[in-house]
Amino acid sequence: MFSCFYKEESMKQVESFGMMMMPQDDDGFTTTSTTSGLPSLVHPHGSSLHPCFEEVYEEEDGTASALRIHSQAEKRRRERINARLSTLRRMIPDSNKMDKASLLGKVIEQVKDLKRKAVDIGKLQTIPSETNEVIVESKGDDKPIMYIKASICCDDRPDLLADLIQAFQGLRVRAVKADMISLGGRVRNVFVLCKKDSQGNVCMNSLKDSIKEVLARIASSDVVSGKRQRLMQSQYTNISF
Amino acid sequence: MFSCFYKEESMKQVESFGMMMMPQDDDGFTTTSTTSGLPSLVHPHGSSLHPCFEEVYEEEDGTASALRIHSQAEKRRRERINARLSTLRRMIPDSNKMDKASLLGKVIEQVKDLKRKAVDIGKLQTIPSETNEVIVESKGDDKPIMYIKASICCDDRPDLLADLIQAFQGLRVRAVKADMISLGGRVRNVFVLCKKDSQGNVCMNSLKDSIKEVLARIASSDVVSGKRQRLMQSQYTNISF
DNA sequence: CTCCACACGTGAATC
DNA sequence: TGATTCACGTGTGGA
Repeated sequence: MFSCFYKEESMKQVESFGMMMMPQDDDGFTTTSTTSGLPSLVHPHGSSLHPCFEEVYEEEDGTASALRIHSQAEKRRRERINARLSTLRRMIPDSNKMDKASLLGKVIEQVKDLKRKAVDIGKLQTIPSETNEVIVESKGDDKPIMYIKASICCDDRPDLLADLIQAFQGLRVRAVKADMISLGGRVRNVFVLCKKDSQGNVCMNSLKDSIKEVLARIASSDVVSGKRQRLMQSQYTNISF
Repeated sequence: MFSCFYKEESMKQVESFGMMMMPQDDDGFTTTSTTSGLPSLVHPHGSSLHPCFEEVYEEEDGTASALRIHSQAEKRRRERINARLSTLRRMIPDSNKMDKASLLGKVIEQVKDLKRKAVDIGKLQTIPSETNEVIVESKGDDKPIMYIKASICCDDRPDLLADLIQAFQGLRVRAVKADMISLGGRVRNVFVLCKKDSQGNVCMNSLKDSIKEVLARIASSDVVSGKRQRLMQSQYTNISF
């Protein structure tokens, strides 16, 4: 049945060395091998040793030594995997009483869910980034009604929206849709603009360029700069818009 | 060394049954046991059978049968776990050549990352939910300047912001900060309001109740309802605010 | 008793 | 070659 026994106690320090080599996400709890820390197969009767142990204990031949090292290494590998499994189990709610396969199934679900949420949000370009960005693109260039998608990402400030509104008025465009999110002092505003008066026959590209230029100036404008006009403030920043 | 051999071919249908019982995220690729589909230990010399097979093949005693069933079950368990592992490997970039422990490490990293992003966003209550919500809470009740945090989550519509602005004006509060995000036709707006004129000595709680009432009406107001006033439209919805 | 999930030691393969 | 990874069959303890 068993081809080899070896003295388990002689490798304790090797075991702990193996634990110390594990990456940072380890934890002492490595699925606690069955009942005691030692395999019950090897030590079925307390501390008494199997008859064939004496020979191995005194001096083991090459084959026995190789097998011993091999089974040690395999034990370390199992512990490495089970430690990760335990870490995952701690991250998944209500997974304490699950078997390994079910746990991994939950992990798959979780990752899929979170990934889907992340792309849903990322698709809308809604998270403010750390760098200032101005993106202007138009849709339906050949249609009678033309829309321009203008996105600005910059530091948040109280009168940013007032500046934007003033800019749009000056450019004679109106926002038919506005998505905004501020996060950690940064803000990203995405507007869908269309021309205010249909009679004007301004070139689309030059209008886009104008928008881009004005938005870029707003994005990089400094709060301490006293140059900005505050004409709109009395009317709009009463309500901070 | 080995305690039992059994005829591998006799369990093929049980194998495929085990595969069919797996959940929906399975795939034919179950880590492709080493080289061939059969363990090379059992079939070391092509199709020749181990000498002890004949007895088992004719009729197996209870112990041999139990062992056979047990090892089959264990094989199914391994396949179940490995199938999930393969699914995870497909979800993690550049994990084709990783061993199981490293793969699980990457999964842990991935889940941590995605979770952190999710709470970063969720902390700001920025994702619109599917149910209408109006939350009104005040901070610093004992300070001279009082702020009210008002949150509204409802279906998006073009003149929602105009309605909100009108409501704030009617309540004589102004928004000192506004976070907004629209996602899939739903919108969540979070405002920090403060009282417009410092001379008014309105009771804070009644003001909060008023805000809550007005916001709730706006959140539940129907677009087809002709009751809403459009007084602000000419002034503000020129720019769609 | 059976069933199930786990840890174990081992043979083989890969590097 | 030694080190490491994997699948396998088995022993065992808990429902």
